[in-house]
Amino acid sequence: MRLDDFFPYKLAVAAEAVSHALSQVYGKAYGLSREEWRILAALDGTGPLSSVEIARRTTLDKVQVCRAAARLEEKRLIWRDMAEDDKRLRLFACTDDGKALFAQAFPAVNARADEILALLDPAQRAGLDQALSVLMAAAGQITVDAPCPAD
Amino acid sequence: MRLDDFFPYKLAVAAEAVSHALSQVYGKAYGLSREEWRILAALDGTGPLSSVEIARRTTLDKVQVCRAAARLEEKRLIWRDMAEDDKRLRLFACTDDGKALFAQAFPAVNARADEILALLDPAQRAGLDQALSVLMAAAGQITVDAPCPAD
DNA sequence: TCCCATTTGTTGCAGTTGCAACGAATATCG
DNA sequence: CGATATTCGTTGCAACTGCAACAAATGGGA
Repeated sequence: MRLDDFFPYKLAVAAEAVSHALSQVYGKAYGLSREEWRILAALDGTGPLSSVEIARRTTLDKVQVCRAAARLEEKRLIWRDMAEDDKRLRLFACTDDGKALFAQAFPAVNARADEILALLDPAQRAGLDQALSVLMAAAGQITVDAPCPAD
Repeated sequence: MRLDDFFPYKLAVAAEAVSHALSQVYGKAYGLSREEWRILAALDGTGPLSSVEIARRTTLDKVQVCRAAARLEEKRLIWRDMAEDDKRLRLFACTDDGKALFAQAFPAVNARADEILALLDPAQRAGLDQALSVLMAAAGQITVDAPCPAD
């Protein structure tokens, strides 16, 4: 089959390309993995968040959050602490170093993103954004109910 | 920052969701990995292809092609053989089993994809497809020239 | 011809990932 | 109160990944 015309393939390739382009910025220039980058972004401008809340906002697995957060803590970019009222929970927040790094990295990443978006004319951009919103909103539904014909 | 409104994040999440939904079909129901699925798709309806050609058509790394193809060969879904004229090259093609499996799996995967696309109205669908074509076409450019501000 | 650079496919290795299992803390219900 | 179930974070383990090194085959120039 013509893989190039298959919608899911196009979506995957486009996403990989964009993701790779951005990771070259926050990765090579700032030493962050994709998970670390997402956690810093999620923590930006908020108070301390619990692990579950971060997982929800970043669509990362709890294991991914745990491991990426451990690395971020080693680098002194975030701190973690037990919640007073529920000692199962751990609260996360950026350190000053973390805030500073993100404040520096975000404009660079954003600029790269804008550069890519500039490939599309405004109408395409708006349409893409709208369509992605629909797909993202349905992501939960999409991933859960998977009818497997041969199961 | 509001990660939900960040275009690259939306693209990544949407792509992951769709990819995951489809992999549940070809994965859980047919035991194929993403790479194996792509290779079978690339080989569908063509004559034998070389490793480089498959890598190009599937945007997979040569290592990924090599390993996924080794697994496919173990399962007797494809065969590999040296090219007569250039003994560095290996040619790949589906076995009858491979063709049969793909002929069965593809409609199921396609149906799942259509189900997801049905979430969008026709105009959105067309817009999305067009925008993805642009991004995919630029994928090479996008991934290569990555200006790293702090390099 | 011979030597060396290039291409292709494969493998080793170290780092990462997903999944399941686990302990600790909390919730629920009798 | 007490027993059981659930939630949360972490860890072990096996599988996978990317990168670099490698051998084999080819091409190209002296």
